[in-house]
Amino acid sequence: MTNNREGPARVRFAPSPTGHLHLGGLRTALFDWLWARKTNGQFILRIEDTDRRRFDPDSLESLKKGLRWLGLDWDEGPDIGGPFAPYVQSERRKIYQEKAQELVERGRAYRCYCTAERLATMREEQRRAGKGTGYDRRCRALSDDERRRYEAEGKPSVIRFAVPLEGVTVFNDLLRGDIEVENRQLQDEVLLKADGLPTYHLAAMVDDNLMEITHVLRGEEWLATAPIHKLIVDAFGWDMPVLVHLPVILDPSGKGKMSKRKKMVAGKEFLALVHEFQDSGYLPDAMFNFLTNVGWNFDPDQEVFSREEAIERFSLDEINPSAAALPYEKLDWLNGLYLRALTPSALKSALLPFLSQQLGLSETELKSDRRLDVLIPVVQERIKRLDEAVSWIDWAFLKSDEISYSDPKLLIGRKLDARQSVEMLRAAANVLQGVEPFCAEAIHAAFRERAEALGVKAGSFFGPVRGAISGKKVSPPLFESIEAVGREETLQRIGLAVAFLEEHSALEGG
RNA sequence: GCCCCCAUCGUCUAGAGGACUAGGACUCAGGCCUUUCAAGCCUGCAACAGGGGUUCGAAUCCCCUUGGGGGUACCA
Repeated sequence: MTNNREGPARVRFAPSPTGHLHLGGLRTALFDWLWARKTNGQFILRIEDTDRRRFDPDSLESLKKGLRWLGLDWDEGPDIGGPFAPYVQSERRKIYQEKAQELVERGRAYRCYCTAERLATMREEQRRAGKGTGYDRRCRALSDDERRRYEAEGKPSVIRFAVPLEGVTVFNDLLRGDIEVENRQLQDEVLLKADGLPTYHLAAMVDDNLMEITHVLRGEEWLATAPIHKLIVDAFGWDMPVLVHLPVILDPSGKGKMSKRKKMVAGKEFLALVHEFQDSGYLPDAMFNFLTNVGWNFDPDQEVFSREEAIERFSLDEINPSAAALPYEKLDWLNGLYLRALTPSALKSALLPFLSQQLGLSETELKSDRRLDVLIPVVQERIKRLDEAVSWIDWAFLKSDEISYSDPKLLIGRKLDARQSVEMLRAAANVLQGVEPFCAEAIHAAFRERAEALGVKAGSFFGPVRGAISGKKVSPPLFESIEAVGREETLQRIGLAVAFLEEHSALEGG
Protein backbone atom coordinates (compact mmCIF):
# COMPACT_ATOMS: atom_id res chain seq x y z
CA MET A 1 0.00 0.00 0.00
CA THR A 2 1.74 3.12 -1.21
CA ASN A 3 -0.05 5.45 1.15
CA ASN A 4 0.95 3.44 4.16
CA ARG A 5 4.55 4.11 3.22
CA GLU A 6 7.19 1.50 3.66
CA GLY A 7 9.61 1.50 6.51
CA PRO A 8 9.62 2.72 10.08
CA ALA A 9 7.14 5.47 10.75
CA ARG A 10 7.63 8.45 12.97
CA VAL A 11 4.31 9.41 14.51
CA ARG A 12 3.51 11.86 17.17
CA PHE A 13 0.81 12.36 19.71
CA ALA A 14 0.60 16.09 20.28
CA PRO A 15 -1.88 17.01 22.97
CA SER A 16 -2.22 20.44 24.41
CA PRO A 17 -2.05 20.53 28.18
CA THR A 18 -5.40 22.14 28.81
CA GLY A 19 -7.04 19.54 30.99
CA HIS A 20 -7.59 15.86 31.45
CA LEU A 21 -7.13 13.41 28.64
CA HIS A 22 -10.36 12.01 27.32
CA LEU A 23 -11.04 8.83 25.46
CA GLY A 24 -10.94 10.44 22.03
CA GLY A 25 -7.44 11.66 22.67
CA LEU A 26 -6.42 8.34 24.07
CA ARG A 27 -7.71 6.57 20.99
CA THR A 28 -5.64 8.85 18.77
CA ALA A 29 -2.58 8.09 20.87
CA LEU A 30 -3.37 4.39 20.69
CA PHE A 31 -3.50 4.39 16.90
CA ASP A 32 -0.30 6.41 16.79
CA TRP A 33 1.38 3.92 19.03
CA LEU A 34 0.08 0.91 17.12
CA TRP A 35 1.41 2.29 13.89
CA ALA A 36 4.79 3.14 15.37
CA ARG A 37 5.13 -0.33 16.86
CA LYS A 38 3.83 -2.01 13.76
CA THR A 39 6.44 -0.35 11.58
CA ASN A 40 9.22 -0.51 14.13
CA GLY A 41 9.22 3.23 14.12
CA GLN A 42 9.01 5.85 16.83
CA PHE A 43 6.12 7.10 18.88
CA ILE A 44 6.76 10.66 19.92
CA LEU A 45 5.05 12.68 22.59
CA ARG A 46 5.01 16.38 21.89
CA ILE A 47 3.38 18.96 24.07
CA GLU A 48 1.59 21.76 22.27
CA ASP A 49 1.39 24.36 24.99
CA THR A 50 1.20 27.47 22.86
CA ASP A 51 -2.00 28.75 24.38
CA ARG A 52 -1.02 30.42 27.59
CA ARG A 53 -4.57 31.17 28.58
CA ARG A 54 -5.80 27.62 28.47
CA PHE A 55 -2.67 26.12 29.96
CA ASP A 56 -3.29 23.85 32.93
CA PRO A 57 -0.12 22.95 34.82
CA ASP A 58 -1.56 19.70 36.18
CA SER A 59 -2.60 18.32 32.87
CA LEU A 60 0.82 17.23 31.68
CA GLU A 61 1.12 14.67 34.46
CA SER A 62 -2.45 13.57 33.90
CA LEU A 63 -1.73 13.12 30.21
CA LYS A 64 1.35 11.04 30.79
CA LYS A 65 -0.38 9.00 33.43
CA GLY A 66 -3.18 8.17 31.05
CA LEU A 67 -0.81 7.05 28.32
CA ARG A 68 1.21 4.94 30.71
CA TRP A 69 -1.94 3.40 32.08
CA LEU A 70 -2.85 2.10 28.65
CA GLY A 71 0.72 0.96 28.11
CA LEU A 72 1.54 3.48 25.40
CA ASP A 73 5.21 4.12 25.93
CA TRP A 74 6.84 6.89 23.94
CA ASP A 75 10.28 6.84 22.41
CA GLU A 76 10.87 10.55 22.40
CA GLY A 77 9.26 13.26 24.42
CA PRO A 78 9.48 15.59 27.35
CA ASP A 79 11.65 14.38 30.21
CA ILE A 80 13.09 11.50 28.19
CA GLY A 81 14.32 13.78 25.42
CA GLY A 82 15.37 12.55 22.00
CA PRO A 83 17.25 13.69 18.91
CA PHE A 84 14.80 16.51 18.21
CA ALA A 85 14.45 17.95 21.70
CA PRO A 86 12.90 19.94 23.13
CA TYR A 87 9.48 18.35 22.75
CA VAL A 88 7.59 21.12 24.46
CA GLN A 89 6.56 23.84 22.07
CA SER A 90 6.84 26.73 24.49
CA GLU A 91 10.53 25.91 24.64
CA ARG A 92 10.83 26.18 20.89
CA ARG A 93 9.37 29.61 20.33
CA LYS A 94 12.51 30.96 18.74
CA ILE A 95 12.29 28.39 15.98
CA TYR A 96 8.74 29.39 15.11
CA GLN A 97 9.57 33.06 15.13
CA GLU A 98 12.37 32.47 12.67
CA LYS A 99 10.22 30.35 10.45
CA ALA A 100 7.40 32.86 10.46
CA GLN A 101 9.83 35.63 9.64
CA GLU A 102 11.17 33.55 6.81
CA LEU A 103 7.73 33.38 5.25
CA VAL A 104 7.28 37.13 5.67
CA GLU A 105 10.52 37.78 3.87
CA ARG A 106 9.51 35.51 1.07
CA GLY A 107 6.17 37.25 0.73
CA ARG A 108 4.16 34.26 1.85
CA ALA A 109 3.09 35.85 5.11
CA TYR A 110 2.61 39.35 6.40
CA ARG A 111 2.38 41.33 9.58
CA CYS A 112 -1.11 42.27 10.61
CA TYR A 113 -1.75 45.16 12.97
CA CYS A 114 -5.48 44.76 13.35
CA THR A 115 -6.65 44.84 16.92
CA ALA A 116 -8.85 42.22 18.47
CA GLU A 117 -11.56 44.87 18.74
CA ARG A 118 -11.48 45.63 15.06
CA LEU A 119 -11.60 41.96 14.24
CA ALA A 120 -14.58 41.51 16.51
CA THR A 121 -16.57 44.35 14.99
CA MET A 122 -15.64 43.19 11.52
CA ARG A 123 -16.99 39.75 12.25
CA GLU A 124 -20.10 41.23 13.76
CA GLU A 125 -20.77 43.24 10.62
CA GLN A 126 -20.14 40.24 8.43
CA ARG A 127 -22.56 38.23 10.44
CA ARG A 128 -25.19 40.90 10.29
CA ALA A 129 -24.77 41.15 6.56
CA GLY A 130 -25.35 37.42 6.44
CA LYS A 131 -21.96 36.79 5.01
CA GLY A 132 -19.35 34.29 6.07
CA THR A 133 -16.92 35.49 8.66
CA GLY A 134 -13.26 35.81 7.99
CA TYR A 135 -10.38 38.23 8.07
CA ASP A 136 -10.80 40.87 5.40
CA ARG A 137 -7.08 40.94 4.66
CA ARG A 138 -6.81 44.64 5.29
CA CYS A 139 -3.17 44.45 6.42
CA ARG A 140 -2.21 42.33 3.47
CA ALA A 141 -2.60 45.44 1.34
CA LEU A 142 -0.65 47.81 3.54
CA SER A 143 1.85 50.03 1.82
CA ASP A 144 5.48 50.03 2.92
CA ASP A 145 4.96 53.50 4.37
CA GLU A 146 2.03 52.40 6.50
CA ARG A 147 3.93 49.36 7.69
CA ARG A 148 6.92 51.49 8.68
CA ARG A 149 4.68 53.87 10.51
CA TYR A 150 2.93 51.14 12.52
CA GLU A 151 6.26 49.62 13.40
CA ALA A 152 7.62 53.01 14.48
CA GLU A 153 4.55 53.45 16.66
CA GLY A 154 5.32 50.12 18.23
CA LYS A 155 1.90 48.75 17.26
CA PRO A 156 1.51 45.12 18.30
CA SER A 157 1.15 42.71 15.43
CA VAL A 158 0.67 39.13 14.44
CA ILE A 159 1.96 37.31 11.39
CA ARG A 160 -0.65 35.98 9.02
CA PHE A 161 -0.25 33.49 6.25
CA ALA A 162 -0.98 34.92 2.81
CA VAL A 163 -3.32 32.43 1.21
CA PRO A 164 -3.30 32.48 -2.60
CA LEU A 165 -6.38 34.44 -3.69
CA GLU A 166 -7.26 32.10 -6.51
CA GLY A 167 -6.97 28.50 -7.47
CA VAL A 168 -7.62 25.33 -5.56
CA THR A 169 -5.63 23.46 -2.99
CA VAL A 170 -5.58 19.71 -3.08
CA PHE A 171 -4.42 17.59 -0.23
CA ASN A 172 -4.64 13.92 0.46
CA ASP A 173 -6.19 12.19 3.37
CA LEU A 174 -5.30 8.52 3.59
CA LEU A 175 -8.85 7.52 4.40
CA ARG A 176 -10.73 9.93 2.17
CA GLY A 177 -8.48 10.40 -0.82
CA ASP A 178 -7.81 13.72 -2.48
CA ILE A 179 -9.82 16.62 -1.17
CA GLU A 180 -10.06 19.86 -3.11
CA VAL A 181 -10.83 23.21 -1.63
CA GLU A 182 -11.07 26.53 -3.38
CA ASN A 183 -8.52 28.94 -2.01
CA ARG A 184 -11.07 31.69 -1.73
CA GLN A 185 -12.73 29.66 1.01
CA LEU A 186 -9.56 29.81 3.05
CA GLN A 187 -8.50 32.33 5.65
CA ASP A 188 -5.28 34.20 6.14
CA GLU A 189 -4.67 32.34 9.36
CA VAL A 190 -2.54 33.74 12.10
CA LEU A 191 0.80 31.93 12.28
CA LEU A 192 2.44 33.88 15.05
CA LYS A 193 0.44 35.50 17.81
CA ALA A 194 1.12 38.90 19.32
CA ASP A 195 2.67 37.24 22.35
CA GLY A 196 5.32 35.73 20.11
CA LEU A 197 4.00 32.21 20.38
CA PRO A 198 2.88 30.32 17.29
CA THR A 199 -0.57 29.03 16.54
CA TYR A 200 -1.12 25.35 15.90
CA HIS A 201 -0.97 25.96 12.15
CA LEU A 202 2.62 27.09 12.27
CA ALA A 203 3.94 25.13 15.21
CA ALA A 204 2.63 21.76 14.16
CA MET A 205 3.80 22.14 10.56
CA VAL A 206 7.25 23.27 11.62
CA ASP A 207 7.68 20.57 14.21
CA ASP A 208 6.33 17.79 12.07
CA ASN A 209 8.89 18.74 9.48
CA LEU A 210 11.79 19.23 11.86
CA MET A 211 10.99 16.08 13.79
CA GLU A 212 10.69 14.12 10.55
CA ILE A 213 7.17 12.98 11.23
CA THR A 214 5.99 10.61 8.50
CA HIS A 215 2.35 10.14 9.49
CA VAL A 216 0.03 12.60 11.14
CA LEU A 217 -2.92 11.07 12.93
CA ARG A 218 -5.28 13.65 14.33
CA GLY A 219 -8.92 14.23 14.97
CA GLU A 220 -11.30 14.92 12.15
CA GLU A 221 -11.85 18.41 13.49
CA TRP A 222 -8.58 19.27 11.74
CA LEU A 223 -9.84 18.28 8.33
CA ALA A 224 -11.19 21.73 7.57
CA THR A 225 -7.85 23.38 8.18
CA ALA A 226 -5.81 20.78 6.36
CA PRO A 227 -5.69 22.85 3.14
CA ILE A 228 -4.05 25.66 5.07
CA HIS A 229 -1.53 23.20 6.39
CA LYS A 230 -0.80 21.97 2.93
CA LEU A 231 -0.30 25.53 1.75
CA ILE A 232 2.05 26.29 4.62
CA VAL A 233 4.08 23.16 4.06
CA ASP A 234 4.25 23.98 0.37
CA ALA A 235 5.36 27.51 1.13
CA PHE A 236 8.29 26.13 3.05
CA GLY A 237 9.03 23.72 0.25
CA TRP A 238 8.60 20.68 2.47
CA ASP A 239 6.85 17.36 1.89
CA MET A 240 3.50 16.71 3.43
CA PRO A 241 3.40 13.80 5.87
CA VAL A 242 0.70 11.19 5.32
CA LEU A 243 -2.47 12.67 6.75
CA VAL A 244 -4.93 10.48 8.60
CA HIS A 245 -7.90 12.24 10.08
CA LEU A 246 -9.43 9.95 12.64
CA PRO A 247 -13.19 9.95 12.95
CA VAL A 248 -14.49 11.85 15.92
CA ILE A 249 -15.83 9.95 18.85
CA LEU A 250 -19.43 10.78 19.50
CA ASP A 251 -21.06 10.84 22.88
CA PRO A 252 -23.22 7.81 23.69
CA SER A 253 -26.33 9.42 22.29
CA GLY A 254 -24.56 9.44 18.94
CA LYS A 255 -25.07 13.18 18.73
CA GLY A 256 -22.15 15.52 19.01
CA LYS A 257 -18.48 15.09 19.67
CA MET A 258 -17.63 13.66 23.03
CA SER A 259 -16.28 16.40 25.18
CA LYS A 260 -14.58 16.70 28.49
CA ARG A 261 -17.64 18.29 29.94
CA LYS A 262 -19.98 15.98 31.71
CA LYS A 263 -23.07 15.24 29.83
CA MET A 264 -26.09 13.25 30.74
CA VAL A 265 -27.47 10.81 28.25
CA ALA A 266 -30.66 8.93 28.94
CA GLY A 267 -30.57 10.12 32.52
CA LYS A 268 -27.15 8.66 33.07
CA GLU A 269 -23.85 10.39 33.41
CA PHE A 270 -21.28 8.75 31.22
CA LEU A 271 -17.55 8.54 31.60
CA ALA A 272 -15.31 10.40 29.20
CA LEU A 273 -12.01 11.07 30.91
CA VAL A 274 -9.28 8.50 31.07
CA HIS A 275 -8.80 8.78 34.81
CA GLU A 276 -12.49 8.18 35.37
CA PHE A 277 -12.23 4.83 33.65
CA GLN A 278 -9.19 4.09 35.74
CA ASP A 279 -11.03 4.98 38.93
CA SER A 280 -14.03 2.88 38.01
CA GLY A 281 -11.96 -0.23 37.70
CA TYR A 282 -11.54 -0.80 34.04
CA LEU A 283 -8.44 -2.79 33.21
CA PRO A 284 -5.93 -1.27 30.81
CA ASP A 285 -5.85 -4.42 28.71
CA ALA A 286 -9.60 -4.36 28.31
CA MET A 287 -9.54 -0.68 27.42
CA PHE A 288 -6.79 -1.30 24.91
CA ASN A 289 -8.78 -4.08 23.31
CA PHE A 290 -11.94 -2.01 23.32
CA LEU A 291 -10.51 1.18 21.90
CA THR A 292 -8.58 -0.60 19.19
CA ASN A 293 -11.87 -1.85 17.83
CA VAL A 294 -13.59 1.46 17.47
CA GLY A 295 -12.73 3.06 14.19
CA TRP A 296 -10.73 0.03 13.23
CA ASN A 297 -11.58 -3.64 13.32
CA PHE A 298 -9.22 -6.37 14.35
CA ASP A 299 -11.19 -9.21 12.88
CA PRO A 300 -14.94 -9.52 12.37
CA ASP A 301 -14.84 -12.94 13.99
CA GLN A 302 -12.54 -12.24 16.92
CA GLU A 303 -13.45 -9.70 19.55
CA VAL A 304 -10.70 -10.46 22.02
CA PHE A 305 -7.06 -10.10 21.13
CA SER A 306 -3.73 -9.19 22.64
CA ARG A 307 -1.60 -6.13 22.11
CA GLU A 308 0.84 -8.16 20.09
CA GLU A 309 -1.88 -9.42 17.80
CA ALA A 310 -3.21 -5.90 17.38
CA ILE A 311 0.22 -4.57 16.44
CA GLU A 312 0.66 -7.42 14.03
CA ARG A 313 -2.56 -6.69 12.14
CA PHE A 314 -3.03 -2.99 12.52
CA SER A 315 -3.17 -0.97 9.36
CA LEU A 316 -3.92 2.70 8.85
CA ASP A 317 -5.78 2.34 5.58
CA GLU A 318 -8.36 0.09 7.22
CA ILE A 319 -9.52 2.80 9.56
CA ASN A 320 -13.19 3.58 9.14
CA PRO A 321 -13.68 7.29 8.40
CA SER A 322 -17.15 7.62 9.86
CA ALA A 323 -17.77 8.97 13.33
CA ALA A 324 -18.56 6.46 16.05
CA ALA A 325 -20.23 6.46 19.43
CA LEU A 326 -18.47 4.42 22.07
CA PRO A 327 -20.26 1.16 22.79
CA TYR A 328 -19.99 1.40 26.57
CA GLU A 329 -21.87 -1.83 27.19
CA LYS A 330 -19.36 -3.66 25.11
CA LEU A 331 -16.60 -2.19 27.20
CA ASP A 332 -18.25 -3.55 30.33
CA TRP A 333 -18.58 -6.95 28.77
CA LEU A 334 -14.97 -6.94 27.64
CA ASN A 335 -13.75 -5.75 31.00
CA GLY A 336 -15.64 -8.58 32.65
CA LEU A 337 -13.93 -11.00 30.31
CA TYR A 338 -10.50 -9.64 31.15
CA LEU A 339 -11.35 -9.61 34.83
CA ARG A 340 -12.26 -13.28 34.73
CA ALA A 341 -9.06 -14.10 32.89
CA LEU A 342 -6.98 -12.75 35.75
CA THR A 343 -5.44 -15.12 38.26
CA PRO A 344 -7.08 -14.75 41.68
CA SER A 345 -3.95 -13.21 43.08
CA ALA A 346 -3.69 -10.72 40.23
CA LEU A 347 -7.32 -9.83 40.75
CA LYS A 348 -6.67 -9.44 44.44
CA SER A 349 -3.90 -6.93 43.90
CA ALA A 350 -6.01 -5.06 41.41
CA LEU A 351 -8.86 -4.99 43.88
CA LEU A 352 -6.87 -3.94 46.92
CA PRO A 353 -6.91 -0.18 46.31
CA PHE A 354 -10.64 -0.24 45.64
CA LEU A 355 -11.53 -2.35 48.65
CA SER A 356 -9.21 -0.44 50.88
CA GLN A 357 -10.90 2.78 50.01
CA GLN A 358 -14.44 1.49 50.02
CA LEU A 359 -14.12 -0.64 53.14
CA GLY A 360 -11.99 1.84 55.04
CA LEU A 361 -9.33 -0.75 55.78
CA SER A 362 -5.65 -0.53 55.00
CA GLU A 363 -4.25 -2.44 52.06
CA THR A 364 -1.78 -4.32 54.25
CA GLU A 365 -4.59 -5.36 56.51
CA LEU A 366 -6.60 -6.61 53.57
CA LYS A 367 -3.69 -8.32 51.90
CA SER A 368 -3.44 -10.87 54.68
CA ASP A 369 -7.17 -11.23 55.22
CA ARG A 370 -8.11 -14.77 54.39
CA ARG A 371 -11.75 -13.89 53.83
CA LEU A 372 -10.64 -12.30 50.60
CA ASP A 373 -8.83 -15.39 49.45
CA VAL A 374 -12.04 -17.38 49.64
CA LEU A 375 -14.33 -14.67 48.34
CA ILE A 376 -12.34 -13.19 45.47
CA PRO A 377 -12.55 -16.22 43.19
CA VAL A 378 -16.32 -16.31 43.51
CA VAL A 379 -16.68 -12.58 43.10
CA GLN A 380 -14.53 -12.73 40.01
CA GLU A 381 -17.23 -13.98 37.71
CA ARG A 382 -19.79 -11.58 39.07
CA ILE A 383 -18.21 -8.21 38.44
CA LYS A 384 -17.59 -6.16 35.35
CA ARG A 385 -15.60 -3.45 37.04
CA LEU A 386 -13.31 -3.47 40.02
CA ASP A 387 -15.44 -0.96 41.89
CA GLU A 388 -18.34 -3.40 41.95
CA ALA A 389 -16.56 -5.98 44.09
CA VAL A 390 -17.18 -4.27 47.39
CA SER A 391 -20.94 -4.61 47.24
CA TRP A 392 -20.53 -8.38 46.92
CA ILE A 393 -18.38 -8.81 49.98
CA ASP A 394 -18.96 -5.87 52.29
CA TRP A 395 -21.26 -7.94 54.53
CA ALA A 396 -18.37 -10.27 55.34
CA PHE A 397 -16.48 -7.40 56.93
CA LEU A 398 -19.28 -6.42 59.24
CA LYS A 399 -19.04 -7.23 62.94
CA SER A 400 -21.91 -9.44 64.07
CA ASP A 401 -23.44 -6.59 66.01
CA GLU A 402 -23.48 -4.49 62.87
CA ILE A 403 -25.57 -7.00 60.99
CA SER A 404 -29.13 -5.97 60.51
CA TYR A 405 -31.97 -7.43 58.57
CA SER A 406 -34.01 -4.96 56.64
CA ASP A 407 -36.88 -7.29 55.98
CA PRO A 408 -37.95 -10.66 57.37
CA LYS A 409 -38.61 -11.84 53.82
CA LEU A 410 -34.89 -12.01 53.44
CA LEU A 411 -34.79 -14.89 55.87
CA ILE A 412 -37.73 -16.83 54.54
CA GLY A 413 -37.00 -19.85 52.41
CA ARG A 414 -38.71 -20.61 49.15
CA LYS A 415 -42.22 -21.92 49.79
CA LEU A 416 -41.70 -21.74 53.53
CA ASP A 417 -43.25 -19.69 56.27
CA ALA A 418 -41.42 -17.96 59.08
CA ARG A 419 -41.70 -20.86 61.50
CA GLN A 420 -40.33 -23.31 58.98
CA SER A 421 -37.54 -20.94 58.10
CA VAL A 422 -36.50 -20.76 61.71
CA GLU A 423 -36.35 -24.52 61.68
CA MET A 424 -34.08 -24.41 58.65
CA LEU A 425 -31.78 -21.96 60.34
CA ARG A 426 -31.58 -24.13 63.45
CA ALA A 427 -30.85 -27.17 61.35
CA ALA A 428 -28.14 -25.25 59.52
CA ALA A 429 -26.57 -24.22 62.79
CA ASN A 430 -26.64 -27.76 63.93
CA VAL A 431 -24.94 -28.95 60.77
CA LEU A 432 -22.31 -26.26 60.94
CA GLN A 433 -21.34 -27.17 64.46
CA GLY A 434 -20.16 -30.53 63.31
CA VAL A 435 -18.73 -30.02 59.83
CA GLU A 436 -15.09 -30.94 59.41
CA PRO A 437 -13.07 -29.57 57.77
CA PHE A 438 -14.78 -26.20 57.71
CA CYS A 439 -14.48 -25.64 54.00
CA ALA A 440 -16.99 -24.86 51.26
CA GLU A 441 -16.96 -28.35 49.85
CA ALA A 442 -17.59 -30.15 53.11
CA ILE A 443 -20.23 -27.65 54.16
CA HIS A 444 -21.97 -28.05 50.86
CA ALA A 445 -22.07 -31.83 51.19
CA ALA A 446 -23.36 -31.67 54.73
CA PHE A 447 -26.07 -29.17 53.81
CA ARG A 448 -27.26 -31.28 50.93
CA GLU A 449 -27.46 -34.30 53.11
CA ARG A 450 -29.43 -32.45 55.73
CA ALA A 451 -31.79 -30.93 53.18
CA GLU A 452 -32.54 -34.35 51.89
CA ALA A 453 -33.07 -35.74 55.37
CA LEU A 454 -35.43 -32.88 56.08
CA GLY A 455 -37.21 -33.51 52.83
CA VAL A 456 -36.87 -29.92 51.63
CA LYS A 457 -35.56 -28.44 48.42
CA ALA A 458 -32.01 -27.19 48.55
CA GLY A 459 -33.18 -23.68 47.71
CA SER A 460 -35.57 -23.63 50.64
CA PHE A 461 -32.89 -24.73 53.02
CA PHE A 462 -30.07 -22.50 51.75
CA GLY A 463 -32.04 -19.31 51.32
CA PRO A 464 -32.55 -18.38 54.98
CA VAL A 465 -28.90 -19.09 55.69
CA ARG A 466 -27.83 -16.81 52.88
CA GLY A 467 -29.97 -14.07 54.29
CA ALA A 468 -28.71 -14.70 57.78
CA ILE A 469 -25.03 -14.34 57.06
CA SER A 470 -25.10 -11.69 54.34
CA GLY A 471 -28.20 -9.70 55.15
CA LYS A 472 -28.83 -9.74 51.42
CA LYS A 473 -31.10 -11.48 49.01
CA VAL A 474 -28.34 -11.73 46.47
CA SER A 475 -24.85 -12.68 47.55
CA PRO A 476 -21.88 -14.80 46.49
CA PRO A 477 -22.21 -18.58 46.59
CA LEU A 478 -23.30 -19.63 50.03
CA PHE A 479 -20.69 -22.16 51.03
CA GLU A 480 -17.72 -20.06 50.13
CA SER A 481 -19.39 -17.25 52.01
CA ILE A 482 -19.74 -19.43 55.09
CA GLU A 483 -16.17 -20.59 54.84
CA ALA A 484 -15.00 -17.03 54.48
CA VAL A 485 -16.54 -15.69 57.65
CA GLY A 486 -15.86 -18.84 59.63
CA ARG A 487 -17.81 -21.17 61.84
CA GLU A 488 -18.17 -18.96 64.85
CA GLU A 489 -19.26 -15.86 63.02
CA THR A 490 -21.72 -17.82 60.90
CA LEU A 491 -23.35 -19.33 63.97
CA GLN A 492 -23.58 -15.89 65.55
CA ARG A 493 -25.38 -14.52 62.56
CA ILE A 494 -27.72 -17.46 62.32
CA GLY A 495 -28.59 -16.87 65.96
CA LEU A 496 -29.35 -13.23 65.26
CA ALA A 497 -31.46 -14.18 62.28
CA VAL A 498 -33.49 -16.66 64.30
CA ALA A 499 -34.16 -14.04 66.94
CA PHE A 500 -35.14 -11.49 64.33
CA LEU A 501 -37.48 -13.86 62.62
CA GLU A 502 -39.15 -15.03 65.80
CA GLU A 503 -39.72 -11.50 66.91
CA HIS A 504 -41.25 -10.57 63.59
CA SER A 505 -43.42 -13.60 63.14
CA ALA A 506 -44.68 -13.05 66.70
CA LEU A 507 -45.60 -9.47 65.84
CA GLU A 508 -47.47 -10.70 62.84
CA GLY A 509 -49.37 -12.97 65.13
CA GLY A 510 -47.89 -16.09 63.55
C1' G B 1 -25.29 31.10 6.13
C1' C B 2 -20.78 29.17 3.78
C1' C B 3 -16.98 25.18 3.34
C1' C B 4 -15.54 20.13 4.25
C1' C B 5 -16.44 15.06 5.80
C1' C B 6 -19.58 10.85 6.72
C1' A B 7 -23.97 7.33 5.97
C1' U B 8 -25.00 -1.31 6.91
C1' C B 9 -29.11 -3.99 12.95
C1' G B 10 -30.30 0.45 19.04
C1' U B 11 -24.53 0.50 19.36
C1' C B 12 -19.40 -1.20 17.58
C1' U B 13 -18.59 -3.45 12.98
C1' A B 14 -17.69 -7.35 8.35
C1' G B 15 -18.69 -6.33 3.32
C1' A B 16 -13.80 -3.23 -1.77
C1' G B 17 -20.18 -5.37 -8.62
C1' G B 18 -22.16 -11.60 -8.66
C1' A B 19 -19.96 -16.19 -2.84
C1' C B 20 -25.75 -11.58 0.71
C1' U B 21 -31.59 -15.50 2.27
C1' A B 22 -26.44 -9.02 4.30
C1' G B 23 -21.95 -12.08 8.63
C1' G B 24 -19.87 -11.23 13.81
C1' A B 25 -19.98 -8.74 18.68
C1' C B 26 -22.53 -5.93 22.57
C1' U B 27 -27.41 -4.90 24.33
C1' C B 28 -32.37 -6.96 24.70
C1' A B 29 -35.88 -11.39 24.87
C1' G B 30 -36.43 -16.68 25.63
C1' G B 31 -34.27 -21.46 27.04
C1' C B 32 -30.60 -24.82 29.38
C1' C B 33 -27.53 -25.12 33.76
C1' U B 34 -28.27 -23.71 38.89
C1' U B 35 -28.22 -22.59 46.40
C1' U B 36 -29.46 -16.43 45.11
C1' C B 37 -26.89 -13.50 41.55
C1' A B 38 -23.57 -14.18 37.95
C1' A B 39 -20.62 -16.93 34.51
C1' G B 40 -21.16 -20.49 30.57
C1' C B 41 -23.95 -22.74 26.50
C1' C B 42 -28.14 -22.51 22.89
C1' U B 43 -32.09 -19.89 20.28
C1' G B 44 -34.43 -15.46 18.78
C1' C B 45 -35.50 -10.00 17.58
C1' A B 46 -32.98 -6.42 14.70
C1' A B 47 -29.81 -2.89 9.32
C1' C B 48 -27.95 -1.69 3.56
C1' A B 49 -31.57 6.52 4.80
C1' G B 50 -34.62 7.85 0.14
C1' G B 51 -34.74 8.67 -5.14
C1' G B 52 -32.51 8.48 -9.77
C1' G B 53 -28.79 6.50 -12.92
C1' U B 54 -24.42 2.93 -14.76
C1' U B 55 -24.51 -2.53 -15.38
C1' C B 56 -26.84 -8.80 -17.55
C1' G B 57 -26.28 -7.89 -12.16
C1' A B 58 -25.34 -2.81 -6.84
C1' A B 59 -24.97 -2.64 0.27
C1' U B 60 -20.76 -2.09 -2.96
C1' C B 61 -19.68 2.77 -8.71
C1' C B 62 -21.92 7.97 -10.14
C1' C B 63 -25.58 12.02 -9.20
C1' C B 64 -29.40 14.37 -6.27
C1' U B 65 -32.14 14.65 -1.75
C1' U B 66 -32.28 13.77 3.32
C1' G B 67 -29.90 12.96 7.84
C1' G B 68 -25.61 13.28 10.98
C1' G B 69 -20.86 15.27 12.11
C1' G B 70 -16.81 18.81 11.82
C1' G B 71 -15.00 23.75 10.79
C1' U B 72 -15.91 28.92 10.29
C1' A B 73 -10.63 32.34 16.97
C1' C B 74 -4.18 36.15 18.09
C1' C B 75 -7.97 27.65 20.86
C1' A B 76 -5.90 23.42 19.85
